[in-house]
Amino acid sequence: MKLSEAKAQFIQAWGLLGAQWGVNRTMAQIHALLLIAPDPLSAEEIMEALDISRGNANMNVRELMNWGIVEKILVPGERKEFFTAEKDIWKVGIAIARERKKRELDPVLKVLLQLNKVEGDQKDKHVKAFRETIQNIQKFANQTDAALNAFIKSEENWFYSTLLKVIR
Amino acid sequence: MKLSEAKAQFIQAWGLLGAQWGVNRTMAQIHALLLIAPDPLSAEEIMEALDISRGNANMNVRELMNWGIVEKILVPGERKEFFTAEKDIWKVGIAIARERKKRELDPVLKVLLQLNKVEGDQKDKHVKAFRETIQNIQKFANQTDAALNAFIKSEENWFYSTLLKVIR
DNA sequence: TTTATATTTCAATAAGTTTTGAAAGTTCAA
DNA sequence: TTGAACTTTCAAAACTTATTGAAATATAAA
Repeated sequence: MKLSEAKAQFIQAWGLLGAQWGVNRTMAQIHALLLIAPDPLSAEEIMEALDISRGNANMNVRELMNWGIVEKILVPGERKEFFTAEKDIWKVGIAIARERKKRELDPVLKVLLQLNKVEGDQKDKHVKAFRETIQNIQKFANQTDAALNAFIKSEENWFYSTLLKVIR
Repeated sequence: MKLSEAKAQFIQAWGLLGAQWGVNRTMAQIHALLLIAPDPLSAEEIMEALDISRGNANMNVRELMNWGIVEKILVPGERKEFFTAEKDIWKVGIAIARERKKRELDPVLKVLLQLNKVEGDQKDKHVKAFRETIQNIQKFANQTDAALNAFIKSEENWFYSTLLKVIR
């Protein structure tokens, strides 16, 4: 397989995976492109490689920077801005987990906390079922949250290698 | 807060969360509705509660059954079919993890395996960067895969409680 | 059988999301 | 300052995905 073909396949696969997880396809593709680029790329190069408009490129690169997995590089003597992706996949995973937790999970946990206040005749099976479900989800979420925080805090591989030993 | 209000809020929050993770919003809402229902619900009741069409209800209930987190209940003496959701959130999490892995991660891993075959002059930095990225992702994915398989295989809380001890 | 009730399918349509591209804004060398 | 090079914004258009609802199909009691 030729490099150009392999690159295209990788970008395609990464874009599809992103889309299934609620990430804009183009954003995932730009990320893929930067992941396999040996050097930082300019907006022009990204537009060219993926055949997308300037506005689209700009918007998605910015979002990738918000996620903390792409950064802007200023090359001395160049007017243009260049972009590069974090290459350590472990760090990428941590950044994504951290962002999604903050943006998506935390708000739901906040709502669940509120919902404990539901007025309740404990004899009513509807009230009982509701409370139980909310409390179960909260318990599960808090456990997952603790694991995720540990995962994030580690920032190192020790956690993972220890985990692998434990689960065997 | 009244029960009806709390229910509505929960269904809304669960639907939003689902949507952000690439799950059809209605599917997540039906799941939420069934989670807090003390007894199985009929298609009619689901349509009524969420104000959706028969076709929509049917399609999304079926998908929830495919995911293994909702099941059909036949009540003796009733023509109608009723539906109920798995209430143990731990089991729900396992079912979702298993399905997503199978449907989304595994195909990408297969592609990555292919991409190792890229023709390569190791001195070319483009080839080198590509290979390294692919191999890093594969390594990360395989580790995550192992952890997920352990998680799935456990079907019990021992894994989680052990994990919590390890990371402290 | 026949009839009444329930479920499934799917083409048309609605709703939601992403992308474009041109205009406005910014920056910097001359 | 000015103007060229570059970046950002955003309304309109293209595209994608979800939903409806009526027709087709299935099922069970009479």
